[in-house]
Amino acid sequence: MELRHLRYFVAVAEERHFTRAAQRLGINQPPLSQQIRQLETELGTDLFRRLPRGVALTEAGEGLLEDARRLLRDAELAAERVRRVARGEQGRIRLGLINSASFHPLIPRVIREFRRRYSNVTLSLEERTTPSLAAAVRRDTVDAAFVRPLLDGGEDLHVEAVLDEPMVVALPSGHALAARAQVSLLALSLEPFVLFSRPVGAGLHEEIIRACREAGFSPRVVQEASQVSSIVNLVASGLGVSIVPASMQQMHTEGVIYRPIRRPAPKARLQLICREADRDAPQIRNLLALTRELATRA
Amino acid sequence: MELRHLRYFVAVAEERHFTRAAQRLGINQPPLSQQIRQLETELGTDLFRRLPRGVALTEAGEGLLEDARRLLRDAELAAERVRRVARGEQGRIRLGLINSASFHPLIPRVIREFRRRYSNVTLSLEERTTPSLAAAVRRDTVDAAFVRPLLDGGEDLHVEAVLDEPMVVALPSGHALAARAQVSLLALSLEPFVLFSRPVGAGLHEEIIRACREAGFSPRVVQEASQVSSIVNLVASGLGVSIVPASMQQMHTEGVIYRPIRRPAPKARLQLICREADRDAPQIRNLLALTRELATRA
DNA sequence: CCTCTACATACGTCCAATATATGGAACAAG
DNA sequence: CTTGTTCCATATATTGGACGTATGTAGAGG
Repeated sequence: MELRHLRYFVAVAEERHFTRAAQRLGINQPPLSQQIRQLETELGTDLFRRLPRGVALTEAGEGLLEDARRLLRDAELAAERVRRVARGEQGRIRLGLINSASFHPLIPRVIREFRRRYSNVTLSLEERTTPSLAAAVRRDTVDAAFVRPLLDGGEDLHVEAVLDEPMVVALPSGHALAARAQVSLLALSLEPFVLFSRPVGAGLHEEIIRACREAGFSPRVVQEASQVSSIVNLVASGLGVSIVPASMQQMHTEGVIYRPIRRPAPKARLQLICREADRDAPQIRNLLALTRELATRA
Repeated sequence: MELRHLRYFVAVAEERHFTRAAQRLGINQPPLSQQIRQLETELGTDLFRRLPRGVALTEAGEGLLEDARRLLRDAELAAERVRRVARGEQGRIRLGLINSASFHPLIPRVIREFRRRYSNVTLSLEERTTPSLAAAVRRDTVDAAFVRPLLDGGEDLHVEAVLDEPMVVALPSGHALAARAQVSLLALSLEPFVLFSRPVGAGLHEEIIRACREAGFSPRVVQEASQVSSIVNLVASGLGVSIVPASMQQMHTEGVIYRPIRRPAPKARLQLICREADRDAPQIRNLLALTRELATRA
């Protein structure tokens, strides 16, 4: 049984006339008769009583008519649903983000605007570390993620630059350097550092180390953490200093003072990653476009 | 879109592998790829992400998988429903009967037994006159009916003899003939008669007139009625005598006495009619068989 | 780098859906 | 009763499309 049989059956049932039904279907009468016969054979019973003038439904036919109409409608609905998902009007997107991304106003703005524009798309959020998110995207547990630059190449991933903000120094509030309007990296050379571990911080960690090296020293790391918010809190407790994205100043943690870094300041790059294969998936496309739009506007 | 596409799609989605799915479907891999591509083209989106090892569902594909499974199951159920109706296990039958049929024990017995044996078949009853039932059967408002012999030929109808019972005389209880154990028709020649009108009584009316003619007189009809029960009541009220099927004695109406008619007594024939075209319809076949079975057993 | 795996593509084949032509049954009209 | 008309079935031809075979191609793994 194919949907064709049901389409033909419904036409004949509605017209109660093979020839007219065939015209309506855009085929000739004999093939229509054949297809109906075929359906009747498969179902093991006549669906029509052939009368001198047209046909009438048998009891079995009458029962099938309702079912056939419903099936055809359901098939059409299923196709329409797929098309809506394809157009990005419906569906779901699993978005990952690192903890520090939440602090830059762009990211909440992107999320809010996506929810507003594509209200029939379920947007779920997952906060994790950069390498964990990269792995999740690769294994198809997360569709896209805002992350720091990856340490590995990320060949199978599409990587889109989103933000490139300066980093600042985070100092315990009583610190001597807090008196200055600007801090040079070299001034921090003897300070104890609180930083991301290398795998967790990924490109951000590397950028800090690189900048320090360029300034002429290697930072002495006394404590590692896996979330910026933890780092800021550790700085507040006086454990050491840190270098964090400028947007972290939003956090307003008591006991922490931020100071700009004298040029060249290290940059905190934020990227949006997704599977290369999914780059053209509607939800991904929409998210990429929206992010670009809001990023350039800001 | 055809059900074939959905069947193929579900196979690939479940195997996550074209070649294995093709084996399961009993076809080769290239045509399967083709059919899936065709479906994807029609729906305007990819349903699978082609990976180095097998495939994965896209979001659109994931949505379609549920719908496709449901559609295929529904189609199978619809086919099964038709087959059940065809086997007479399910469905409906609209049975007509004339008033007098209810008084012969066979008819209620047939109805009761049909309901018991085919409990998933909805049996509806409609009590009307013989010509009205014949018309109803012809216009497909009623599927089968217990009636008296038709006046017209009934070529388009299947007519099955069910019962052939003797008729008896119905007399007002005070009537002189009530004293006799048996009444000859000729003894009624001067009596006022209460009878069916010719169209309503159909063959029954004709049989009575024929029998009287044979006995040598034409009955004087003073009142007509369209139901036997009315006739019996009219006899009870003293309006005249009548000739009714023997089973009417069941009615036990006060003021009416029944007496056998001396041979040759007129016969009340009861028939079961249905559309000739429907003769092989399962419900009709079952009803015919059951009626024959109970009629011969009695 | 080569091989293996797995899906895509190219092309030929064959079946089945369709078109054309004809038959046959049931009415209606004459 | 005959004739014409209507309408579905049957017969035969045609064609499109589903399928099979052979080959290409891209990625993963040794």
